[in-house]
Amino acid sequence: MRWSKSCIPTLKENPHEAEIPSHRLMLRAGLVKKLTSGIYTFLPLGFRVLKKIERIVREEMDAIGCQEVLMPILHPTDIYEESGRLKSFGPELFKLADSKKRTFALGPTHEEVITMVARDTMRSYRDLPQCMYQILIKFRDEIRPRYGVIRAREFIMKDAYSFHVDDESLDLTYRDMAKAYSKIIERCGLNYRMVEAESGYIGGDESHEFMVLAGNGESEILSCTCGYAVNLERAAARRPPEPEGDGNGKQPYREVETPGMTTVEDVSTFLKVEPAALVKTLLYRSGERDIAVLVPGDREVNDIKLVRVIDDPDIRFLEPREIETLTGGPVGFSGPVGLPGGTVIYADNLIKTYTEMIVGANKADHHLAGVRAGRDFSIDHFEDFVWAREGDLCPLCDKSMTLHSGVEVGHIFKLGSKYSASMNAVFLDEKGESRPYVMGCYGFGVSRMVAAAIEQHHDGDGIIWPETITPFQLLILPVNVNDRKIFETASRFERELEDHGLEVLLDDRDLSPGVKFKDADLIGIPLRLTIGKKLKEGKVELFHRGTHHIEEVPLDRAKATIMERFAV
RNA sequence: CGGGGCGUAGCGCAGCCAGGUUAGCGCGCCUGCCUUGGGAGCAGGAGGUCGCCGGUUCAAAUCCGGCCGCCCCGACCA
Repeated sequence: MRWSKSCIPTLKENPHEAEIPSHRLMLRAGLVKKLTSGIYTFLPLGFRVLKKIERIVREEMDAIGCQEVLMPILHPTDIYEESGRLKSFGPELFKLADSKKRTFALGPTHEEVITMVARDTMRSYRDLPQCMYQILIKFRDEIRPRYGVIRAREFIMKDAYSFHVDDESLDLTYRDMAKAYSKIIERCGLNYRMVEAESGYIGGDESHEFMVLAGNGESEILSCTCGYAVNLERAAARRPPEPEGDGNGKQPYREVETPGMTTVEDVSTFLKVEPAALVKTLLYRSGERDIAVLVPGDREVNDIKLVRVIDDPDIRFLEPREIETLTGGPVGFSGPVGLPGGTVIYADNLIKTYTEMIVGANKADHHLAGVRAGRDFSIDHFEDFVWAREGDLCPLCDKSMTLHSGVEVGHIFKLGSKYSASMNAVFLDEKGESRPYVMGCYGFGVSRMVAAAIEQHHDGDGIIWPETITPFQLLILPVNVNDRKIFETASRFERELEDHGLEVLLDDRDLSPGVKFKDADLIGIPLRLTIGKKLKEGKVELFHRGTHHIEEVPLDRAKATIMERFAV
């Protein structure tokens, strides 16, 4: 392929709209072009990468016996009513109407569609298990499109669905799928973690995400050297037991004046103690119940955990007025001591390590020090409520975990019977009894993967493609196309290497060398054959984009050297 | 949806506060010459509904009102 004939619109300057490296580089290297917010065209170079990733995905799906299908993009909204997801998707569902005013959605994912297929075609346990996948454009009216194709409103996803007679069968496919995902990402040359995850609106019992590690990922994960990793959203906050307070329990708690000090920071500074010595009392209302949640002063409540523990998606903070009514004191001075009966007191597991704590006095400008749970008030339930952080302990091996940022490229779910039950998708088992399928679903962000790869593999000059997904394997750069000898040599390499099946891009543009070198670095083809002044000495150069290493190679050895590199 | 910012040539921006001929600059683009190992030089040139609609005014990129779009920060996710 010749550069002069290709549409590779490189940009010298950084586009205003791009924040993170992958987005910037995708625009600058001419991989994509934005149509409107969150909607992109993949230009030739970007599309080549996309196709390579798709191919790897297909190969790994096929390898585990998953069958490729193609489902509709346009979905009647009725099917979301049937599954009960019309509400949970909410505004993220792109909706439209046909000329008869029937409403449709642009498919955000295909659980409903595939379940409808299954329930009509897989009637017997003998038909199961089945696993199907597709690679298709998905639509989600993202609240906030961001980071180019990483969070787009229209994106390419591989989604797979499996149907089983029981959990054991699902487990097998789930495990196969996890392995396939690992292979896909490894084959794409990326460093990643498989992490325990929240299942979000897809729902289900168990799920794992595949995170490509990158400085600017939009997800945070905690990982341990033992191999365990978990999404920060879900990570349990665990610390080594370091009891707070040193009293012997004989001293009653005492009231201390804390004039105007409503924050943990104020109080800890004023009393000259660590924030962790304080315990925050957060007051919520769930249905008819008042709930107090006690957490260490240096921690924040994780709402996802809160909703799960209390089992109420509508749980809310008490209003300041309600706090005064309940506790008798103003906001900022709440504590667990002396709360009215009927208030359920929950505490984070970390509170178990406290022998003494400083808490609000439920009275303006006062706190209580030396308070002991059990003696001065009682805790009804201990649960995991707070955000974990770096240094918290691994639940498997107790070592401290480290924080990474990552791009979520895959997410696999054990759905159980969530969809099959609500959509009456059943099969007959050996005993002739009707049972809903046990299902799994498995998403992989193909277009996002392009960005994830760049996010992980770039430097100040541009992209550095992993060899398996690079748009071209070799860039031939004749320094001066007007020098007949140089250009003929370049053309000969192009012809001969292409004949050997190599994907070659020849920069035949009549531009100053500097421009071509800069563009070459930018688009990031891992190997560059430079043909220039050394040709007089019978030499050409192989430039390795990743290492900046330059190899001088005699002309007659060059082809063999290049071919060796791509030998299987 | 809440908060902040921005819309002027393909890209990056100035001009707007203090209204006044033909709306500028850099990059890119086209033609010619020249140059050819890290974003060269000279000369000439093309390219604009100044986001849209309305208002004020003798006169609007500039002032006022409305709308639209885009970006960033927060609540959601492959």
